[in-house]
Amino acid sequence: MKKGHQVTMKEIAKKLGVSVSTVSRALKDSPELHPDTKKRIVEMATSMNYQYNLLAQSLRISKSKVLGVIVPELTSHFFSSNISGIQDTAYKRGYNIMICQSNESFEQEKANLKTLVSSQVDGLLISLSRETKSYEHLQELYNREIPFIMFDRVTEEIPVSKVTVDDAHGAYLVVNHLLKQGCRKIAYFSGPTDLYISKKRKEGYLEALAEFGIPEKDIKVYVTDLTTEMNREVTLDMLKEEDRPDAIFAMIDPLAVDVMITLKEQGIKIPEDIALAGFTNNPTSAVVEPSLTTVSQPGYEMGQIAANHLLDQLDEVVSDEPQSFVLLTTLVERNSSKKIKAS
Amino acid sequence: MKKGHQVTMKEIAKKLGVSVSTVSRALKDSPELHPDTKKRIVEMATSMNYQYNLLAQSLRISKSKVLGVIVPELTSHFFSSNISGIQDTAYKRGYNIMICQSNESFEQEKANLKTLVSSQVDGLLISLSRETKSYEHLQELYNREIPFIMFDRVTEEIPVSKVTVDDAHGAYLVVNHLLKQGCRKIAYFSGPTDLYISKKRKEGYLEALAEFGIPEKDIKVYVTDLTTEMNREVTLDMLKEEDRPDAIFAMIDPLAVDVMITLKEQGIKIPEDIALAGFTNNPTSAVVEPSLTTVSQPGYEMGQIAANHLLDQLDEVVSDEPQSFVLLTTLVERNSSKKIKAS
DNA sequence: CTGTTAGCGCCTTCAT
DNA sequence: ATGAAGGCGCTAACAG
Repeated sequence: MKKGHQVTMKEIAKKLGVSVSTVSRALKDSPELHPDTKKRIVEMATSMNYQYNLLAQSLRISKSKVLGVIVPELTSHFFSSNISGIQDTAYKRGYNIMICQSNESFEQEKANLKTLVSSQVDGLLISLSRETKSYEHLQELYNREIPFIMFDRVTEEIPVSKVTVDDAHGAYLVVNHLLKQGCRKIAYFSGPTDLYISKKRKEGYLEALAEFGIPEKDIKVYVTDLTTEMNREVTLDMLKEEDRPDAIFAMIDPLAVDVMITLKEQGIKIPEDIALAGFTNNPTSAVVEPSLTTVSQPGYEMGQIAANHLLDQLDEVVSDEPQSFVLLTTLVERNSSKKIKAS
Repeated sequence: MKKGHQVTMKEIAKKLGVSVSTVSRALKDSPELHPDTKKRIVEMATSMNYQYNLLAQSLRISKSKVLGVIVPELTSHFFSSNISGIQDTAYKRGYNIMICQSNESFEQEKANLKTLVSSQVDGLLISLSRETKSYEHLQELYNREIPFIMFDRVTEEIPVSKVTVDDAHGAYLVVNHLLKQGCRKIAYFSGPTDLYISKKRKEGYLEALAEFGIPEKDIKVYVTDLTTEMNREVTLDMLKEEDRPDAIFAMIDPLAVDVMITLKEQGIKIPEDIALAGFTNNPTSAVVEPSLTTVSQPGYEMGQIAANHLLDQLDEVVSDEPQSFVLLTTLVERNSSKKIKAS
């Protein structure tokens, strides 16, 4: 299919017997030209259905007014909220966004980066894949002075601005809540240990336990690769132990839901036998039975803040000095952790 | 923040004392040039960290290798699955995607269209906003011969290719299932009546009822604007009626979930008192209590098919003749509709 | 095999 | 107040 011909300034100029520069000036409402010519040109442009060619302008001014976004996956509610915030913000500030998903693959993340850079995006917003453990590609981006910032899945190895939630504090909040409910043997179900959020949430978990003087032997960490199969397996393994936990803090909601399904299937009562809590506050968490206690992360706001900050850097209304934005999380108490009835 | 300087072919050419065209040829592995020069150029390019400028190429060849995507919202699981399918497909075929969300606003949809066209996308994939009831903007796109296709939220007014699910049949399947469960007064909870899917799903609903010879008086349609407030209100209204339905078919899962919550809160047992079914098969549907019977739509595949078809049109491996792809939906039987126990 | 030329659509001096 | 010229980075036709 061939695209229909797009009207250019040249054609308008020819039709009107003026020069291209005059058309250009008229269309960007330059003051230094006769109101009549301006009017004629604008009218002609409208009648010819003239559409500005952003590509040509981009090449001319070496600015594309496009932001590149790389996320591990598009279908996760959290990331799509981020993107939504980024898109709305970019749109308001006159930018478009180009999106890629790494599908949690390191190789694809690198490839995505390459095509976005080739496409001359003015800046990038990146959330790392699970597989990403080396950072040369980001270092190169940094060396080439292409503005970018990271959000949610970040690394501390590269000195750029970052937007994250206070993972450690969120985890602290929820574990503290479980402790207050009377739980004393709280297991932490972690994702891959080299993940930033796995570590950070563990810190909060440990901090809360320490505050309550929980002995070392009651600190239990289970690790899963976050696939449904392994989540299930790990839960069953945990159930086999003689000294069973009385509560589980799952690193992310989907994991918590898998755990919940497995526990229910095994006849374990939640929260009576084992209390359960997650992290993220996915829409699903509110409607499972029992409803899931979790930590709410402001995904949309994260996207807004990340995009606004990057655009501020591009507009130089803010220094290039890397900043760290740590957003507040809030505890969402629901039924999966209610050990204490109306006391 | 100013972007670091990007190396151009010109610079490579100067360093090596060759012409820009030679560099261009070497970099695209043209056969008609000396292997040695080619090697020298490629090596120099690598060492200088040369990165192709897609923007310049786009301007030159009048093809951007970018697809524009407009969806009503990014955070819905169904649309993000679509986008995921589109993105993966586009990526495989060497295209990038630029995404906009209309936020269900007609005005924003038109604005999105404009900026994407300005950005010289090679084609567009569009899913209409709820507010979109006139189609001049699409007609104009069509007149200007800019290739585009529509998916999910489509209109029949414009003769372009469309990718949808068999809404009517999916609705038929689920209502037929409810009838087989013994329900005889099945209400249809519809979204705004001018929505394409509202109509199509109603067709299937009516067809199933007709097949079972359900009398006119037991055909009940309730309309909501799909906000949680109104979903709740409509449910309560329905409960007030003396001749209460024994089953509800909700047009989309989120509506079904709102209905479920309201029913449970009013002490209505599901499915014993009222059976319930939705449409979409959101991840949430599997984990609500009772689990929700629904119709599964292949969102990711829709995206793939839509993108592949559009790209086929662009590549002219397929005619411009509008085609209609209607994907199969499948009934997902779960507990919210199980009137008949193990019979 | 390689260089020259022209131009994609637009903007910005520099003239006039 | 308007036009001409040059160039953003790259490619393609035409010479040699």
